[in-house]
Amino acid sequence: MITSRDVARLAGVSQPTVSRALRGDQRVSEDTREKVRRAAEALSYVPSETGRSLSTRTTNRIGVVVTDLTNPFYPHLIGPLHDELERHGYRMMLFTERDETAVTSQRLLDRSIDGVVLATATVSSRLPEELQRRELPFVFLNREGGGQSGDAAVVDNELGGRLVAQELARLGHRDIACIGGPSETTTGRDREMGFRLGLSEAGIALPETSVRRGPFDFDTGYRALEELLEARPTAVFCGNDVIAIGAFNAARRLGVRIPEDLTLIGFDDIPMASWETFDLTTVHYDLAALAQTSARLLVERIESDGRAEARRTLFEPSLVLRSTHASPGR
Amino acid sequence: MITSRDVARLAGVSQPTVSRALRGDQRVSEDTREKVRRAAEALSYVPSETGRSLSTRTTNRIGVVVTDLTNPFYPHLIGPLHDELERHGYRMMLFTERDETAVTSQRLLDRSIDGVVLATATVSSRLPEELQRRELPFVFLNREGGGQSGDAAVVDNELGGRLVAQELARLGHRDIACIGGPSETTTGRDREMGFRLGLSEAGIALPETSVRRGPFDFDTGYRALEELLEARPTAVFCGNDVIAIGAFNAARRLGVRIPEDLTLIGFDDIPMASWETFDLTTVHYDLAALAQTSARLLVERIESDGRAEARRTLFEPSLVLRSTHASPGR
DNA sequence: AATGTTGTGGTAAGCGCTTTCTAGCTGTCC
DNA sequence: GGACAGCTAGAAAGCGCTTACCACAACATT
Repeated sequence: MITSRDVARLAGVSQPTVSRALRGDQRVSEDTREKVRRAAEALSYVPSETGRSLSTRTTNRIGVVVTDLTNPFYPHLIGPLHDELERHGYRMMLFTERDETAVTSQRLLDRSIDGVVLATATVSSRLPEELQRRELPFVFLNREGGGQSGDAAVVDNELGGRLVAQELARLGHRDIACIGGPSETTTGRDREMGFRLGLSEAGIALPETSVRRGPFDFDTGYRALEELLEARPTAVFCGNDVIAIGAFNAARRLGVRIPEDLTLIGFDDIPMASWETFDLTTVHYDLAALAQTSARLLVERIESDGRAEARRTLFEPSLVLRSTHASPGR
Repeated sequence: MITSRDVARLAGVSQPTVSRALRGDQRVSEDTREKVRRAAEALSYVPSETGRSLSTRTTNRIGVVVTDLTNPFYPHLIGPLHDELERHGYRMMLFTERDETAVTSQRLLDRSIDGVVLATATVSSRLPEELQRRELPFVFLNREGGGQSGDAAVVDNELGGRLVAQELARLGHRDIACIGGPSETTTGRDREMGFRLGLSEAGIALPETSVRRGPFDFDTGYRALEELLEARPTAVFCGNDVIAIGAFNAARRLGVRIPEDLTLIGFDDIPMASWETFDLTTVHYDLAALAQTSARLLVERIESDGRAEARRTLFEPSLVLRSTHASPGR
């Protein structure tokens, strides 16, 4: 392995000078800098990130914690996130939280990353607390943690839920069901909360028997819909698009026509929602910008040692009316 | 920051003893080991991965190179890959190759990872070559590289393509089109190649005008289908499911009924393919096992210094007949 | 002419681990 | 009872960088 020492020898300078020259330190003359550059080039020297990290106590790596990587929702979060982090000079490490705090937190706390994006926090997770205690910068993306407050980039979930409720009321629906996300996530809670508020403002009840909850995945929607149909709702609000698409498919299987027999509304407006096959009415917000913002918040937090206030960027949702909604009763 | 030195002080032992005790070195007595463990616990000490890395010249990190993270195909590769790597004690770093060799390879070669999974190699990529030169272990996942041979976990793409051709021939199709993947990927090439071979064995021509190619994404299928329909094919083979689903949606938009007016066949059998909305006839293979195998191959390569032969694990594809195929002419 | 000043680059130390080498202490064996 | 093996754990070195500090030359300043 080629080290800066080898480059130094070839260039006829000391090892620290190599380090300085290659990082453009002003205190090396243009001459030696060029000499060093050429030597480095000749040996195709690549500085060891580990050496640098140990010395600077910084890794230029960001951990991203998610639950289920195969969920079609995450790529749209992870993609822009990765790119934005890269733009700021950080690399991305992926972690899944499935294994819960124990192992994960060890791996997050071993100083191999400079900060963490929590895209998956449950309300009860101890992770934010732990990170705070260790002074490892973190940001909530999309969801927020329990008690801990911290930087966060989130959409106004409650408003989103309320928008859906209002639209359903406007359309004349009265028998309404809901397939919510996990109640231990703020995303799940807030969307349902807003939805409930909106409904009750319109004088519509949402009995607990018309509500199902589960992970934000296809199966949740797919399974819940059949059960909910027994109560003959005319509309179902789903905690996110992936759940909605699960429900959509269940409807297809059961011969329930959408939107004639059933109005179906999602949340997130992932690209898939606008595919002709679904053309899903849903709550839109700028997902990519959300991810990018979280990256920016985190990077700024990392690079400003001054313990600044926690910042919370709230994205505004809007309803996208496509073709899975209609007025009830043929 | 708490270091092993702090733990040593508290436990009343030397710093190296802490290192030894916590890693279960046989040469520390049960007594001191326990003492150290307790001290470490009390300080909630987490060993610095960077320190360890610098000393051992190993990072327990694997780089995974993909192109487009938001492609619905990748999660099904990355998910199992992540888990299998974790099972072997490795963590995953994500890289996108978009930025081409220059930057990426620097970041891969700075010794911050122990090996690379290439899930995205194009035939012309210089990356494999570069990795080989640097003796950085790598494995091809799903695709293979150009000249370079190396460990690889791939599906028998040619056979898959051939299976589709045979089925189309059996169904009686004669006017056939193809929306292939990028011609600079082995996946794209081999699937098309097998398809062509299969067709020509059945005496069916596939004129170049009936072929479109592009990235393995939704848009490729969505856009290509309309163009191809001018030649009035009765069947279209798509380079992968994501393309097929793009084509499916274009068909929906254009009022083309599937399978009555058009047979559509994909490749990969990603979970989405079996959703009721698509119920896509496609080529199946064990995607998760493919990813897991690549992880295993890579880990074994890393951990066996003995320059073993390159190993290539070939997965067998099979045709899954669902409901997007039929015989031509109503 | 003595003192600063500036520009340049070398020396040494240190980041937090692992590992080699060595030393002390038992207990054992002839 | 002295040498030797077997345990256990400390001292020291080293992994590849960065950085504080210092040395030295060349030049400007008073």
